[in-house]
Amino acid sequence: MRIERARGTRDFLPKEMRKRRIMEERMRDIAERWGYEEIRTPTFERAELFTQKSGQAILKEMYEFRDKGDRHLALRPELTAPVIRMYINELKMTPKPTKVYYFGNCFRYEEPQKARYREFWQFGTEIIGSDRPEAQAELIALAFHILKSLGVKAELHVGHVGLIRERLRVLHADEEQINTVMRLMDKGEREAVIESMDERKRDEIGYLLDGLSDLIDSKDKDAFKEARDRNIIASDSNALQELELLLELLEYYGVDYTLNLGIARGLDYYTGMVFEIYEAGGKLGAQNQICGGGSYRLAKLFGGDDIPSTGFAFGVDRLEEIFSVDDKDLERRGVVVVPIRDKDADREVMKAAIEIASRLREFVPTHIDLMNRSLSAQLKYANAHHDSFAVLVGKNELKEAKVTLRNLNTGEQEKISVDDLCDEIKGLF
RNA sequence: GCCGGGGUGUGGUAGAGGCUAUCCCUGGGGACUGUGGAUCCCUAGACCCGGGUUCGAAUCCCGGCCCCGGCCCCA
Repeated sequence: MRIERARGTRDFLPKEMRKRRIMEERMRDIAERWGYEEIRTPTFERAELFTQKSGQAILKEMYEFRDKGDRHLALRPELTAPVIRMYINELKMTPKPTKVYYFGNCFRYEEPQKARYREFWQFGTEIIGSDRPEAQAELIALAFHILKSLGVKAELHVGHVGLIRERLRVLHADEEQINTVMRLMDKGEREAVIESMDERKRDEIGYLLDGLSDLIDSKDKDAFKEARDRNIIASDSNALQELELLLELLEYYGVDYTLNLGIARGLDYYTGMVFEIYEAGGKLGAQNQICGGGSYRLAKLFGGDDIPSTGFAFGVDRLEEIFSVDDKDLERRGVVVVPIRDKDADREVMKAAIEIASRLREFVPTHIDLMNRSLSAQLKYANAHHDSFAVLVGKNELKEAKVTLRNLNTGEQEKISVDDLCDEIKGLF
């Protein structure tokens, strides 16, 4: 009976793995050069970690289960909460800001679609210890830089949940009401937002929402001043000052943005700047969001100090859909050592072949026959494999203490010593 | 959770109630016992699963599984 792959999961064949490896290395490389350090957290955590962050609703889209000790566990649906948990447990005493990055698989029980899987990979970074505009700007610039290195056409939307939260607080809305409003605003449901508020405040919130939507539509920084004049934004708004500084810093970094104050990211824990990046080339259909992030204060929720943080996560699988590399970069050319067996000299030939392969393996992908094949069959294999060179080792070569090096692309071949062989191959790989 | 389109060897396909299921590619071996890519031969390998209708099902019906895409949500 044939066993099917579990729904929403994938097998990665060698060629695809090479592509993913190239992407991964570029992302890692840039994060390292921006001064971030890699960390790794467990694949599963206590389920509360995620319900505390995102609410009970997330249970239905998590792989959660009880272990034999009746612990309530879950495969991680994302990595921000685990990273903050780790920080509180292990990294509290590191100098601030603590800058980390991660690359890991996450699991969500959702309907698979284009570039959406039940097991998927996220690459993300967190700045723990700062949610200041300087941190926000660096983080966004880093995300952009990575996307650029992958050749992704990206569109950045920047918002700030603080603007709206501040205003709602002035209306004496409680946190839960604020969260409800944020979610509805994210969906663009103006009427529902108004209905969710006290009747007494409906006129006020309607005025506020209309003002905010003007602000969103204008996408112009000058609109802030007007909004302030109309009392859409408080005159002493921290959020506004933060946002204005962020936008200025983004210009210094050379990052283009679109103001989008409608972003609430659907998550209650974001407290300040929020951003989303979309793929602009139309290669992803409905699932075109490739990155999301913002400023948040989660640490306190998990029993730590109330430390501000800023982070983002890429959907690596979505990036892979967009990212393209030359096919030739994905081919892994190597050398094949061909023992030419002979009844009289079988063992000597194999010994020599293995020794030569061992030396070549110091610096180049090297094959050696594992199927007791004839000379021509071994060469056929080398060809099918797109290997570049064959090193023929037979009793004729052994007599002269040499090997035959055959260039599989040109068909030229020569007899040379093993030392010369190594030197020549080394120069080519 | 809801909606639409699909599932035939490794991959790509033909097939529309009736012979041993077509073709291309692929794997293994050989023609070729010291020289590959061509050609030829041999060989391996499939109707997603379960039930139903029928003398007879890859084909029609039902359910499930999986894939592709859309809504919602998100990465």
